[in-house]
Amino acid sequence: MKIASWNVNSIKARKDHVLKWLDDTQTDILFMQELKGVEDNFPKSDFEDREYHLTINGQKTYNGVAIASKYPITVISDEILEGDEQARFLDVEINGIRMINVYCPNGNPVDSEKYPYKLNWTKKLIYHLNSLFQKQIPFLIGGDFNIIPMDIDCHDPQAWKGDALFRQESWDLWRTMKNIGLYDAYRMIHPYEADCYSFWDYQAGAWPQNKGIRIDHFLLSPEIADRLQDCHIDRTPRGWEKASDHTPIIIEI
DNA sequence: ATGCCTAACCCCGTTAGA
Repeated sequence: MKIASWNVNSIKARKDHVLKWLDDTQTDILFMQELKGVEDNFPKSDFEDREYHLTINGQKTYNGVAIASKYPITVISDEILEGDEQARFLDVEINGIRMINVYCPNGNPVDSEKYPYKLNWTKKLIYHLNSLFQKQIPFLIGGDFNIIPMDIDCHDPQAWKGDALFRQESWDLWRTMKNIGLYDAYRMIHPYEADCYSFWDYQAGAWPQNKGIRIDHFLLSPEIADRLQDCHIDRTPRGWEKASDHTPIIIEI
């Protein structure tokens, strides 16, 4: 089973890319982030024509997450912060596995209210993951975490120092999340590889110079980690005309 | 130097992204 996560940066603008990529790769389940639109504007019929089930948590203009799945989806929840106005979370069950799709807050600028929102949001997420772990529920979580875990996940650690994605509190959150007992799928397969990124800025020739960061991740509970066969980042769609600034990460279990 | 790009919304310049 191939499961992928892709911050599409507007499903309206990226519809053709997403459908072509699904056709090319025969991905079974796709987590999408940054739909930038409400459910009514999601191109449902294009996915349904390809026999995908859909669960959409949309919002006007900003955020928005969705799951397309070849298998039926049972929705458990669509919010992690009670009363959150931002559509960033989906907790579902597919094929007997709990699957969580997240678009974690960016948090910049760090002297604005956006930064405490990021920390609080991600802490709530950690409580939830910890609760699933304690109940021994096999699960995986994928998405745009907006955290650069280590220096090797960043083209220029010095340039990113202090950014909301690359500072002590964010590293603490990442470490706490992993210390629940979860496994970074990418690092299970590629433990030491550097220069492997999932995001490249549109500006300043970041993509052609491979000046990227790794911020899109899958974390696996031990039961799912045992079943991991592969994890890779597919850079192909980042090179397409009018690309998203993110590219998909894929796990096979 | 929060900048050199992209997308949404519509006050077609401002906000947000990372």
